[in-house]
Amino acid sequence: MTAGLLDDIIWSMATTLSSQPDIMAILEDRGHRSTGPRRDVIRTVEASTGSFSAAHICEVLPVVGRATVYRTIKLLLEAGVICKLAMPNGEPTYTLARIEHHHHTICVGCGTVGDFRDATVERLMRAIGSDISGEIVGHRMEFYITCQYCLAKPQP
Amino acid sequence: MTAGLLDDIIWSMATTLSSQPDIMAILEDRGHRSTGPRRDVIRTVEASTGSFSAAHICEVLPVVGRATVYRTIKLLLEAGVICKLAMPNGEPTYTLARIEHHHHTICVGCGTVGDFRDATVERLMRAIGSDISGEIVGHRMEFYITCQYCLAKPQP
DNA sequence: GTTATAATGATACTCAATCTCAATAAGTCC
DNA sequence: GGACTTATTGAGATTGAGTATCATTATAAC
Repeated sequence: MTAGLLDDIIWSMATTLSSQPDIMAILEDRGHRSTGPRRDVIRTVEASTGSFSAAHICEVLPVVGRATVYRTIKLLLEAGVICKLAMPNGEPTYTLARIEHHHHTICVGCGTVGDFRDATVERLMRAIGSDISGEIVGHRMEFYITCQYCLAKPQP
Repeated sequence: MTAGLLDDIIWSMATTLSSQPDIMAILEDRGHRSTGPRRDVIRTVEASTGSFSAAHICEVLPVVGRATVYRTIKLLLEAGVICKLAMPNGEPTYTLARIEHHHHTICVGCGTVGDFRDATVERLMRAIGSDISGEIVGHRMEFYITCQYCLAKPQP
């Protein structure tokens, strides 16, 4: 329990920039090589609308080995390029981190993930912090929604 | 993705009462039988300070089969007696749901889980809800902290 | 081109969680 | 209390995600 927990917490805080950064360049800046399989995985991640899972990438890229897919995802997490989401069913799911620190809306109908950032939230987080005994090192907040598209769909 | 996601979301909302309810009675009200192994698991859950995992219960109760432990945990989740936590490392962890709807503080040092409930949080959640396109069906918020006890400990 | 080494991927492996199914125990009816 | 119905149990098999190993290959620097 104790070991590694604090390290793992990076997933709750993205550190990347907005717009369309060259993800491979970010990894190269961190000392990693630009290889074919790695570029394939990154391209697939960029092409994914909303969220994606390791299994999904393996499915789309059967040529790339599972181990490489998992290794690349780990690199992207460490670089803050992607965020790990806490899905209700516990399935490890990721999304591109387009803004520095943010929270997520997860549609329970179609699984689409949205980002949002709200100054009120951050103020509140600080306010609550003073009520909690101990030192806050991170937080996580997610909204489970039914998106407009799913609301419009005829009910089965 | 679509199927079952909404059902699973129950883990983010506890439905039980405060004080010390008879957990076995809750399960019996839901049509389940009061069996020895089930009572053993419940007693262990009640005795756990903070959080617990399925593996921990199996360890404490080697007499009870793994399958039964997992089945009982599922029943307790469905009954809203326990909450599933989103731990940074993804390890499925549970805690007793002592208050109806609440949020958690998770110590990254010792893993102790605390509950808190704050009217400001709930107001804010509603306020943010009006900014989000789509219908909110649930939310989840967790604070990762270093608790007072861990702060006081000498650094290794 | 040569070289040092990071990266790959097939395979084996680990571990949590689920499924199967014969044996057992709970609760009910008499 | 005894018989009966059915939920529950648990040993073991199975699945599936994720990791470790290691010989081979590709990358980047020189």
